[in-house]
Amino acid sequence: MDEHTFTHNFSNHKRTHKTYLCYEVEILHGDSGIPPDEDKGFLCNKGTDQPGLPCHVELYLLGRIRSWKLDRKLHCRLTCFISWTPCGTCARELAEFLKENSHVSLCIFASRIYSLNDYEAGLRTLQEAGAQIAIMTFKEFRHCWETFVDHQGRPFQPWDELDINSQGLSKELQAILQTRQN
DNA sequence: ATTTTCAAT
Repeated sequence: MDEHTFTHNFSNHKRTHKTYLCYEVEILHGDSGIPPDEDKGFLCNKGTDQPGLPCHVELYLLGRIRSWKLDRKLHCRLTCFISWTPCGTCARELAEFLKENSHVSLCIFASRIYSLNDYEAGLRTLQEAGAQIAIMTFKEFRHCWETFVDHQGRPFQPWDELDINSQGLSKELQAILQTRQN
């Protein structure tokens, strides 16, 4: 991923019309069976500006995971860094996947909270399915920069308000996740 | 082209 794509899409004070997702796969014990170049990578949604039906990035991620044909006997830990939290529909899709694939655990760090429609219930459903959901902090932004960005040796430069935005969004997410479902 | 959260206007 180039520097501008990362900075533009992951800055936590912007509202972009694209969603990027960086992922890392870790197989605990044994040979993964994952092609070596697919243990980490990034994806982007397909919007209405591209041919074909639009598709949220989470569905591409599920497609990619399924293509790996993971060994159900081995535990797989998947960590995602995503510029927007999943929408309600995608959150339920991910939750369903986790229920059907108990050998996969999912940890999501999001830059911003996508807050349209039934996003709150969706995030709670995803959490109840076992996913860890948190807001990206400086540590995660720097990790993504170092891991996924073609940074040409340049260190991660935080933008203004990174920390304060992250803290505010974390409180907001905590409030959502701690609300009891009815 | 602008703005309006995985675009919509």
